[in-house]
Amino acid sequence: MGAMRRPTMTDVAREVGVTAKTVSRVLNDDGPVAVETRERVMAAVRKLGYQPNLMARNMRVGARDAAIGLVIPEMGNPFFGTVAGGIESAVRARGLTLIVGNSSETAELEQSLITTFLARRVSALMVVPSATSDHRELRNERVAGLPIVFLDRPAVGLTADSVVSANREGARAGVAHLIAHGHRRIGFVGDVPAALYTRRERFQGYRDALEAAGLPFERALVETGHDQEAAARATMRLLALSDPPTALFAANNFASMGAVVALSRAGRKDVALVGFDDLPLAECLDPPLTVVAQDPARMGAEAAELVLSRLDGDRSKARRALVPTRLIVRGSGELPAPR
Amino acid sequence: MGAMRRPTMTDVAREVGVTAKTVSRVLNDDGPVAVETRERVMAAVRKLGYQPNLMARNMRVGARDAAIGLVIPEMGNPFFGTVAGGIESAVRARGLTLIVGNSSETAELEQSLITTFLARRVSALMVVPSATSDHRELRNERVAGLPIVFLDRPAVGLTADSVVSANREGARAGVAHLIAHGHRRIGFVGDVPAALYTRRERFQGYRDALEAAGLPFERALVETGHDQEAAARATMRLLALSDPPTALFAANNFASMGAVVALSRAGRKDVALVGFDDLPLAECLDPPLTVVAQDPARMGAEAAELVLSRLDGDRSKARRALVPTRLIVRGSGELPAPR
DNA sequence: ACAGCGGATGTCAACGTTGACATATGTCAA
DNA sequence: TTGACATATGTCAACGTTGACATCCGCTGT
Repeated sequence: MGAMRRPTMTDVAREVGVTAKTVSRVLNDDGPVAVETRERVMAAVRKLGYQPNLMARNMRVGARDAAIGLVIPEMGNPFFGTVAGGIESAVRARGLTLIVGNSSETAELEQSLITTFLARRVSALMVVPSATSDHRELRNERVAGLPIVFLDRPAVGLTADSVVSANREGARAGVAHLIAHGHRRIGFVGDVPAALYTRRERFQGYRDALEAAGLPFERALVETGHDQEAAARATMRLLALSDPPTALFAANNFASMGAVVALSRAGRKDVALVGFDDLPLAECLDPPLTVVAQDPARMGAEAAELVLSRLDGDRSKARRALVPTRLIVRGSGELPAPR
Repeated sequence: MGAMRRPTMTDVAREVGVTAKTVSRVLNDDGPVAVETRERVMAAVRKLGYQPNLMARNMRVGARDAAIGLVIPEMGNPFFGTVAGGIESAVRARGLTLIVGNSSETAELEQSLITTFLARRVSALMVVPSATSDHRELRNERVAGLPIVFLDRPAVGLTADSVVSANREGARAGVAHLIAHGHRRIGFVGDVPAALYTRRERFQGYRDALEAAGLPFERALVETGHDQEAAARATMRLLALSDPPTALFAANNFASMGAVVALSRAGRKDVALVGFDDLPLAECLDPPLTVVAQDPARMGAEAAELVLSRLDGDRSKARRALVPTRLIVRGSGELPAPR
C-alpha cells in the first residue's frame, strides 16, 4: 500500500456520488442538505477517515490563519508559561490555535518570529517585548487592522494595546510594608538599570515608597544582578556595606532567589526581605518569603480577552490593562528593624 | 484609505512589469533571473511591504504545514515549559514553527488538540500523553508517514517513538542513596498508583532499590497525594505511623513540595528526604533538598532531533530514548538514620 | 547560415476549499 | 395550470503560490 494520499473532500464526494460542494455543506452545516445525503456523506467521511484541511479552508475563507502568534522570552519560565497557558485556553475556546516562539530575550529572534507569524497570516499577534526591541515596523500591520497586544512590557515606538502588572504600585506596596515594620535603610536588588521596563517601574515604586515615608534615597543601596548568582553577589555587597540595609527589596524572581541564597549562606536570618513575583516554595523557606505576587494567569486571560474583542471588530483606541499585584505576607517581610 | 489588502506576488509582479512566477523565482532563488530584474523585484517588494503568504505556499508545495504540533499537560509547569522551549529552538532552526496546546492532563482536550493539529496538516506531532489517553487512532497517521513522538510518557496502544526520563533507574539511585546513609525504613510519597506511567516506573525503582539491599517492602510505607497539599497530608500520615520511616522518597515535584512543607510544619529536621525532579529553590531549604534531577531541556532536544530525523526520511523502527537523571546531593538526603 | 544550447521569462494548472450563482425538482396557493 | 417559492444539488472560479512545460532571445561552433 505505501504512503497513501490523505482523502480530500472530492474523494468523499466521489464515494457518495455527489459534489465536493455538497460535502462542504454537510460538514459546515451550510445550506440545505437532504437527510439521507447527509447521512451518506457522514458515513463516507468516517469510512475514509476524512479530515478537513484547515490550511485550504483558512486560505479560501479569509486569507487569514485561524491562529494567533505569541512571542515570549522563555517558555521554561513559569511566569511566561502560565501567561501562555492562560492565553491558549481562552483562545482555543474560540477555535483559534496558539503558535509560540521563544525570543530568548533577544530583539533579533523576536523580530524573526514576528516575521514568520506575519508570513503565516496569523489573526493576531501577542508579544512580550525583549529589552532592546523596537516595534515601529508593526505600525503598518496595526493600521491594516491586525490586532496586536503587548504583554508584561509595553511596545516601544508604537501605540498599541498592552497588559502589564501594576509594577510601580506593587513595588511601592512591598517597600511600604518593610517601612511599616520599622526599616529605614532598604536595599534594592534588581536587573540592569534602564534596560527593562519592569525594572524601571519597580524601581520607581521603590522610590515612591521611600519618598512617601520621608526616607532619603541612597544610591549605595541599589545593586544589580541579572541572574540568580549575580543577585546573590549583589546581596552580599549590600550586606558588606559599612552601614548596611536592614531590609531588602528584590525586584524580580531571580533577584529574590539570589537574595534568599545569599542570606541563607551568610546565616543572616535577621534581614527582612520582600520579593517581587511569587516563588513555588516560598512558604517552605526559613523564614517563609513575603512577596508581591503577580497574576500571570490573569494577565494571559485579559490579553486574550482584549485580542478577541479586537477580532470581533472593536476599533477603539489602544488600551493599557493594569493587572493588580497582591502582597502575600509570610514572614520574611515582617522581620522587625533592629533598634 | 481604510484596511487595504495585503500585497500578493501578483501585485509585486505588476509593479515591476513581470509575472508572478518571476517574483517567485527571485524570492526562492529558484531558476535564473537577470540581475537587473532581481533588483527591481526586490525594490518593489520593499516598496509594497510584500510578505510571502506561507499558508498558500505550504498548501501548494506539500499540502503539509511547516509546523509541528505539541500537546503538553500544562504550560505553566516549568518542566513541560522547558521541554517545549527545547523543542521550539531546535525546530525553528529548521524553519518549522511550533504550535502548542494545553491538554490540562485530560484525554478529551488532548484528543481535540490532536484533531485540530491533524486538520492543520502539521508536519509532525509531539504529545505528552495524559493519564487516561489512548492513541490507537493515531495508527493510521503513523503508517501514513506522519512523525509522532511521545514525551515523558510512552504512547498507549501504539508503537511509536518516545523520549522519557530514566524514571526507574533514577528512583532506584535516589532510594539507594538513602539506604547508603543507613536508612532501612523509607517512605514513598507519590501520585495515584497505576494511573501514571511515571509513577509506576519510579515505584518500581523504589522497590528495586529495596530489593537490591535486601530490605523488605512494606505496604504501609507507601502513601498517595495527587497535589502538594495532599502530599503534605500523606507525609503526615507516614510520620504518624507507630513505626515511622526515617527517610522519605518523594516521587515527583508536587510530592517533594508537600513533603518539605509537612516536615517543616512538623519541625522534623531529622527525617531524610530525596525528591524526584529538581526544584528552583531546593538549595535554600533547610536542609537543602537532595533530588534526582531530570533534564527537560535535553528531553526536548532529543525529541526534536528524533522528529527531524523522521522528517528527513528515517523510517527505521520506533525508538525509545531514555534521558538519564542526575542525583544532586544537597543535604536532605544525607541525614543519617538514627541508630 | 543554421542547429543547438543556455539564459530569461511566460503560461497554465493545480493544491483543497468555499462563495456566488445557476439549475432542477417538488409543493402549494391563486 | 401556472408561477412563485423553497429545497436540494451542481458549476465555476478564486484564494496565493509554485511545478511542469513552453517560448523567445542571443550566442556559439561548424
